Amino acid sequence: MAKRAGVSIKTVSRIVNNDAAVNAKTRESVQRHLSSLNYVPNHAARLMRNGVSSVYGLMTDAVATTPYSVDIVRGAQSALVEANQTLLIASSDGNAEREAELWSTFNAHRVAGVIYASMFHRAHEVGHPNFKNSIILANCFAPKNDRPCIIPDDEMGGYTQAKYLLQRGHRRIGIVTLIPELSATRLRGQGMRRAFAEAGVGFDDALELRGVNGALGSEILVTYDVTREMLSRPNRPTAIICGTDQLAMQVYFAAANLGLSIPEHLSVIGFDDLKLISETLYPQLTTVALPYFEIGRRAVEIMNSPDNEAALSSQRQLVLCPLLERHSCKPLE
Amino acid sequence: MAKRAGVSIKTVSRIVNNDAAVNAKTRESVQRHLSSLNYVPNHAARLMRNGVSSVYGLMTDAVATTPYSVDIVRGAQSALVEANQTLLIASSDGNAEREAELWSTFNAHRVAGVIYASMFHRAHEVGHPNFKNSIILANCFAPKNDRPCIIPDDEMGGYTQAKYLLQRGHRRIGIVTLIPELSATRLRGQGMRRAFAEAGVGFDDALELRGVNGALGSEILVTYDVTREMLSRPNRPTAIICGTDQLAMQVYFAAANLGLSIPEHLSVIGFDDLKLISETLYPQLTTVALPYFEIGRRAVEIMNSPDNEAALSSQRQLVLCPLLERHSCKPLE
DNA sequence: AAATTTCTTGACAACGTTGTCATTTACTGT
DNA sequence: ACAGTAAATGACAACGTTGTCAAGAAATTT
Repeated sequence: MAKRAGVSIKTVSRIVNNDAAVNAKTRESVQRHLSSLNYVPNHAARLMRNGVSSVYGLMTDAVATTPYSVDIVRGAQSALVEANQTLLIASSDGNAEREAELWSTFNAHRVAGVIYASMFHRAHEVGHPNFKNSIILANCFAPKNDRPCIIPDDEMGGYTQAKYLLQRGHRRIGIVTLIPELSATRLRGQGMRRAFAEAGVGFDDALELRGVNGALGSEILVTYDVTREMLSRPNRPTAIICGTDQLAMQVYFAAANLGLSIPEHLSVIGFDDLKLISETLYPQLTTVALPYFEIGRRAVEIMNSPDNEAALSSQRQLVLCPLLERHSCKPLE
Repeated sequence: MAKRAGVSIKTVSRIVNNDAAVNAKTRESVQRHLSSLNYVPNHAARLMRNGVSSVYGLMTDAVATTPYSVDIVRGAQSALVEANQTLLIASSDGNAEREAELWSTFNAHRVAGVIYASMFHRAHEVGHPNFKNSIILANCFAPKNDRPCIIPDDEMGGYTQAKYLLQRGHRRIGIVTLIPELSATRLRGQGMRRAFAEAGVGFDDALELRGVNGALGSEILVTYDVTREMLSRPNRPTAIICGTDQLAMQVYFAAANLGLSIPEHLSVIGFDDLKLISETLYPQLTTVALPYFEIGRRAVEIMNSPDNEAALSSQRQLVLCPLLERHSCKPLE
């Protein structure tokens, strides 16, 4: 031990912690020994002594089958770094039994709090008796509304998509949706209808189609076929709103197959801003982003806020979905 | 404490650990108390007592700017679950100073080992005096070859791409590469040339083009233009090998723009198997996968193997890149 | 019934920290 | 030079575990 430096353990402790008054000469000498021994304080011992952990747990229902939740993690990390804290992560893979185990694991580590990040926006019941208000839901919400949560403002997102096209003169607008079981699908639909109503444009149900079939978790993309059909109709839409950038990608191919070029003959707007897609499509995709990074970041900020004061005051925080304007939309002349 | 069950602390400990002989009646009684109190053993105390941690650290140079490394994490998790271990993760964001901090952090937590996962295949010097052979490199290797590492077999991957097309009769094969600074680019190029040589087909340098420009980290995609030019030549290639699925995506658009359909007029093979792209492209993309999941999994397995015996025996482990056959290639008739 | 053996249980220490309190050492003013 | 105060340091306990060793209780042997 560095106690070979000729001082007591306690003095070393003081120096490590920049504590109070320690003689300058002693401090310097000990510090030299410390770094020559590569001393790093033991977090476990500190946790035992103080009961204060600098580790947060992040539980997902599935780590990145899709790249979605990754940005939640990144956002959380970015806030964590500033506070010199760390993340313990684990995935339940959507398995309830495993999820219960994870709560125990996190408890065993006496984490300072837990972020439960869902792969998609939905209601989800979480909890463990040993965690009280130190749980924050990210991208999902508690059925009984008894936990703080941070979710994307999907209604506004749908509104943003529709309004963007309506403002640019489009009137016949096709919509290719995700499966209806998702909260996102319902909320965005509401938002779009609101935008249509505001603009005084009638909503044509015949132009709203499902781009995805099958049950949740085993969806199959049918966007190509569905869109191709829609674009072959006598009075085809001049623009298409997509439930996610993946659908937009298939719309690109359906359009290409019909000899329609984007954005000259057809405007396309996506959702999610999956960079891999939105920035690689040609032309690059105008889309509404899911603010996952921000969601992750806020989750940590709320946890770190003194006594979760903010957490309790605002049970449900909506984060706006910003529009990213690229090159796939064009005003209708 | 559960010691209210009328027994000593030690007896409780024995029961928690399924230890030796404890009277059946006592055991049952204590267990009841335990679960009614939601008792979970304190990992920090155990670590202190035994010096054995069940936590591994995973450090990345950047958590998922691209979705790449995510699968390394997933692979690691999948192996970790079986051993009831956990992952502490952190990203250096490519910042050396921050990376040094992270080593200290991991050290403070006395993690059992560290996986250093790189975003792309390259040489990287890592280390910290307090970690000896408990570091494993994933997707990168030590310049002095003094650490165990697990990397994709890029040479073989390039070979696989080329051979797949050559076997199907293609002779004029275009190649769209990543930036040459990457190990992957060089190795895959070697593999391709090996396949050409084996097949007795001459290699035409005029058909090898860079699909990406700019410095590492701030690349810009020029695949669309480059491919369009190549496909407009009098004797255009009948197939194109891509450095990554993103490039393949742009090839799709360039082809569509020229009225060439895939795979009838042009075969395309990708690399990486970015599911978001490979499964969403229309038609779906035949590609060679980067085995990130497997890499992450093996890293943990090696760490967990008794005394890292395997780790030391095989300093450098290559993992094969499997071919995923989908619908973007067609034999040349 | 006494002597053994086997089960079952508990007391204690130690892991590395840091808060509390006590002690030693160094300064201050006279 | 001396009391008196301030500065610097240390002794000790406790956090929750579990390995070691010892002791008490029950079962077995003679």
